[in-house]
Amino acid sequence: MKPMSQQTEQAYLASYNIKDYDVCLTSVDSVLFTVIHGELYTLLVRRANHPFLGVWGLPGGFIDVQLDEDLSACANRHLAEKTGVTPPYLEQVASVGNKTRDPRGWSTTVTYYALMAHAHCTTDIDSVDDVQWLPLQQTLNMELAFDHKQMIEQALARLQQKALYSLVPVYALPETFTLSELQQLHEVILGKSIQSKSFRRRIELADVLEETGELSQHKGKGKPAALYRVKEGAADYRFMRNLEN
Amino acid sequence: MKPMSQQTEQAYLASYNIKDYDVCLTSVDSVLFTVIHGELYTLLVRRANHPFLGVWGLPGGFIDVQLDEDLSACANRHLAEKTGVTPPYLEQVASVGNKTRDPRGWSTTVTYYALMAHAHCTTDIDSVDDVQWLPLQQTLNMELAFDHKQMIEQALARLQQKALYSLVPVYALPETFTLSELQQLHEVILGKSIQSKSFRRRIELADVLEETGELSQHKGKGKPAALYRVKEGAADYRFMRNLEN
DNA sequence: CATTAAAGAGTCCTAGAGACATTTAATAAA
DNA sequence: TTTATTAAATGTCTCTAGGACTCTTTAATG
Repeated sequence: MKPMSQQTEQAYLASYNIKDYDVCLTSVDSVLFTVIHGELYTLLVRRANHPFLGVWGLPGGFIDVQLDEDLSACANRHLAEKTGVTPPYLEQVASVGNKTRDPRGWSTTVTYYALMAHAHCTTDIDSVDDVQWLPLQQTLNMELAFDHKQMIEQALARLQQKALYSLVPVYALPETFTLSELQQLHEVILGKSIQSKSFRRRIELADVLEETGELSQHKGKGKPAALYRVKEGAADYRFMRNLEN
Repeated sequence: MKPMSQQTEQAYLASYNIKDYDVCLTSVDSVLFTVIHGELYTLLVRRANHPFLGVWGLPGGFIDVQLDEDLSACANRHLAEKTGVTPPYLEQVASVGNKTRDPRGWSTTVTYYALMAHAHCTTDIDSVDDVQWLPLQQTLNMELAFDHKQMIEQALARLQQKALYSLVPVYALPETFTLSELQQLHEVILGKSIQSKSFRRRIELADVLEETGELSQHKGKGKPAALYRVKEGAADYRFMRNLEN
């Protein structure tokens, strides 16, 4: 074989075979968040294969070089397999790759986090026993496959940042929701309370929500709340100031 | 071969061979920024191999499963090969992976950006002709290998965000520098001018720089500027408010 | 009809950025 | 020696938007 630099590109590509090289494993894993009864939940999957057979871990897996067009498509494919739907918000968090995270060898995983309304997929999940919504705090105290716990923590940290300067968390709510529900969600994500006046002020300024005109189905005392839905561009809106840390 | 779920994990791992699977290419590429005469430069490398033989691209390459401990080590290895030093700041930007970006097949690359003082490596680079510092604006108008131009744009966008709410850009300066130099650098990154009073106020509040006691070697008119160096933790400091966009 | 609870608006305070003027310390020209 | 010039560094006022707290509105409940 001639040195590469003297081959034509065509000849090089024709003779190129990835299996001549020591390559590493590459996978995509997602942390899917939702809110159920005012608490954050993540979707976990019980592993059906070695390694970590039977252990709970994140939905995800290897890239299928036939099926997957790109990384986000790979994330969505694995999520749709487990939930039956494609979540309305998906964002790449980071990639982790090293020698030791997978016993099979050098492995890289690209982590995404996704948000969706719980109602959208509840029926698909209740019928199987290897996919489960678990409260975030509980997942952080379980033993999880690989380094998936760190990945959840990383995704949560990212979501917390977003909750300070954006309305991205809104994608964890159903299509229509009240401002109080949205504020509660931010509070749960941040683990602290927020001044509701401040919260409403900045939402009004941002102009990324619109009133549906409907009122919430109030099942208690108190004034019924107005229902809102997100406008286009809510995911991209960024406040100039963070909420206080 | 028995179904995996009935094997022991040991047996599974013993029989596992990555070459039985269709895997994808995985590489790490870095956008190394520095500032020369008040302008942003990036380090480019002329490719010695197919594909894109002879075309300029980012320093980086495949993960070496023997040499590299993890992704950042891989980034640093490739950067050190080209510059002779390990840059003082390295941050992961994002990963891009799809079917089409590499003619050899499904390929994923993890992008980092790095900052360093130009002075630290200038001698190593001037002696070779396949590694070069180029003005950022020029690199954005060149044809580059793969999707490296988009990766530079992504890295720049990240650096611009950092310039709005952190002092990370300081790592592109030499060990000691003046506040005016730092402000100029932020202005070049953001492509707009900054109120120097605002800039200095927030730096004082942040408390991440310390005066060296020295004065800059003023070679013109004007009051000589005090020299500063970064304290520990400068990379992590985050202002509550962004500079105006 | 009074009570209660939640939604949501009003108001003042404050931190910190923007704008712009002023002072300081050096060099160069008169 | 004095005076202009230039860049660094500071003073100070304004303005924006979040924090804290109060007050009002609205509907369910007894």
